[in-house]
Parts: sequence; C-alpha cells; structure tokens
Amino acid sequence: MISNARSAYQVHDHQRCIDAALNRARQCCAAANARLTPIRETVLLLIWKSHKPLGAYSIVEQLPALTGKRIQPPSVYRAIEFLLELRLIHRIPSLNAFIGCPFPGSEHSDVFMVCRQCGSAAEVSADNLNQLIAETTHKAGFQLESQTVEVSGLCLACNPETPH
Amino acid sequence: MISNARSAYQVHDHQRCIDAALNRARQCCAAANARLTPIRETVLLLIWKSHKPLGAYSIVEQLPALTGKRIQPPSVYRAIEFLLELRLIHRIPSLNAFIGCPFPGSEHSDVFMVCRQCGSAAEVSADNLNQLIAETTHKAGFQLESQTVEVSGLCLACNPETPH
DNA sequence: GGTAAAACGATATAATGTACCAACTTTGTC
DNA sequence: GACAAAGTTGGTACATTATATCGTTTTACC
Repeated sequence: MISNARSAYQVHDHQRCIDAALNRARQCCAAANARLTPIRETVLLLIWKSHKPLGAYSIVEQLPALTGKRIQPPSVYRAIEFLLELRLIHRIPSLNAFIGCPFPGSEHSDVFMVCRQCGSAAEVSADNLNQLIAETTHKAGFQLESQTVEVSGLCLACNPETPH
Repeated sequence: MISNARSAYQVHDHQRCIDAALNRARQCCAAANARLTPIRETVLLLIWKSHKPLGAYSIVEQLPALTGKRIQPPSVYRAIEFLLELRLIHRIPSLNAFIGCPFPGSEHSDVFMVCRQCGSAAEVSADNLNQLIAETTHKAGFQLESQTVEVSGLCLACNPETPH
C-alpha cells in the first residue's frame, strides 16, 4: 500500500511536494515525448499548490496572477486533458475538481480520500483492494477496465480522535 | 454479496423491475413518513424505465409525455433530492446521472459497474469489499463515513468473451 | 376552518464543460 | 533557411448541469 495521506493532511514543507511533482512531470513528459508547455506547467503548479482538489474555473481565475494574461476556459481544459492523459493529475468526479497525482508512472488505481471538513484529498493505492474490486465485479459478470473509489470522511488532521 | 447485475444487463421482464421498485418506494416512504407525490413517483418511474443512468434534463424532457405538462428543472431536482435522501436512487458522479437503487433500505455502500459500451449500470454490495475499503483508508489515517466505487468496463451482455 | 409546514411553479442565473475555427509555434525534411 | 505537417493556443459562442429566490398551492394537524 502506498499513500500520500500523511503528507497531504499534515503540516509539511509543501514546496517540496510541488518541486517533486514538477520534476516528476518533466520526467514523465520527456519519457512520453510530450511537451510540458508553459500553460500546462502552470496549471499543474496551481493544482499542486494545495492538497485540495481544484476546479477548472478556479484555475481560470488564478492563472492571470501567474502568467500576466487571461486564459480562456478551453485552453485550461486542454491543459487539464493533457495532464489527465499523462496521469499527472486525477479528476474527482463528485467534486468536479482535479488533484495532483503523487505517484504518476507507477501503475495504480485511484482511491481518493476526501475530507469533508477541510476539503483536502489524499490518494492511496493498495494492491489487495484493487484485486478485491476486480474479483467482486468479475463475479457479477463485469469485465473491469478502470475504477475510481471515492471515500468521504474525516482526515488525520480533522479527526479529533486521532492522536497527533 | 448482492447484485442486480444479472437482471440489469440481460434480457428480462423489466416491468417487474419497475413494479417492484415502485412498491419498495411506497414502503420506504410509508416507513419514513415521507410523501411519494405524483412528481416524485413519476421521476422515480422514469429513472427505473431502463437500467441506464438518467440525467436530470432527460427527465425534464420526458416528463411532459407522462404528466401532460412541462415541469421545470428545479422541481425535477427537488424530486431527485428527495429520492436520494430516501436512498431510492443513487447519483453516479462521473455521469451526472441517476439510477434506481435495487435494494433500498438494506444498509450498503455504493459500488456501481457502468458499461462503457451500452451505458447500463448495475450495483453490487459486498461486505468484504466494504470492509477492506474501511481498513485500507483507516490505515491511511482516514475516518470513513461514506464511499462510492465506480467501475467502468464491459458488462455481461457487451463482453464478447462471456458465454451466454 | 385556521395555521404551519411542506411541496410546487416560474423566472433567472450560476457553474461546469465543449464545438468550432482562426492564428501561431514547433518539428521534421528537403 | 524554406516549407509542410502536426501540435498548440486564442477567442467566441454555446451546451449542459445545477441552484437561488420568491410567490403560490397543497397537505397535515389541531
């Protein structure tokens, strides 16, 4: 099992998250022979600025401060589409929002834990869980191709019962 | 494990699905002291007319044929909200669409199998899967409150490798 | 029958996402 | 370098999904 929950939900040097994410992105793009253009990189940066899923129109609003000019929704959605395809970000359907993938490149399925209080989201990837989902749906006659698990509740930091 | 996959994906007497669903709905409403008004019942009927998740605006379009008058989006969304609260239907976030719940009243978490080819969706509820999701997220420090699992792939009927 | 709560009607508008086409940039080839 | 092809961006308009607001009607209950 791998997860970024500890870092996502607790105080940490977030600049390191951002730097690491951008470095991984550059590597992924180089490997895929894809171009991480300024718009794409800035959109990825904005998404990584926090551990809260970010909506497309929030990105549209925040881009001018970083680029000096307004960028229209279609361009933002194109950047998002690019980042999704390279699996550098994920879409969280119930929020219509996007979050950086902490471990791109590694084969994994999406399990997101969204805190209903602070809004942060972390990702976890667990082989045995993926396997059980595959088995369960297979028993129901379904040939699984992709999956998204969304969990809502309280994160480490927001749960009063957590010692920390 | 309980699932409606067999009936959802294969030829069957769908009128029985509809009738059963409406009967369950009446029981649920009576038990909850809630009113299954004509609009609400018609919306539920429309959602149950097929095993494909139905969008709110499809309902808006189809209602006049059943009720004789146009019903505006807010009224439809209010009916949907009511049905969601009573757990008579589910929302499938990735589709912005709604599907009838085949086993309301019984405590369960949502696992949806959406066929990418025919668009039908079935639901499965498996205790061991729910438990593993709870365990996995708990290990990551998360206190789970609700979950939605969406699986995409090929259903029984659309999978050429399925003998049937 | 009077009253409060619940439900509905109707208009307007917010939020999210896409189609389309023109212009510009990069890449590869000669 | 000149050129063509592919990829990327700019910009307008529009489609789709969802909600805010307020006035009216219906229902439940005493």
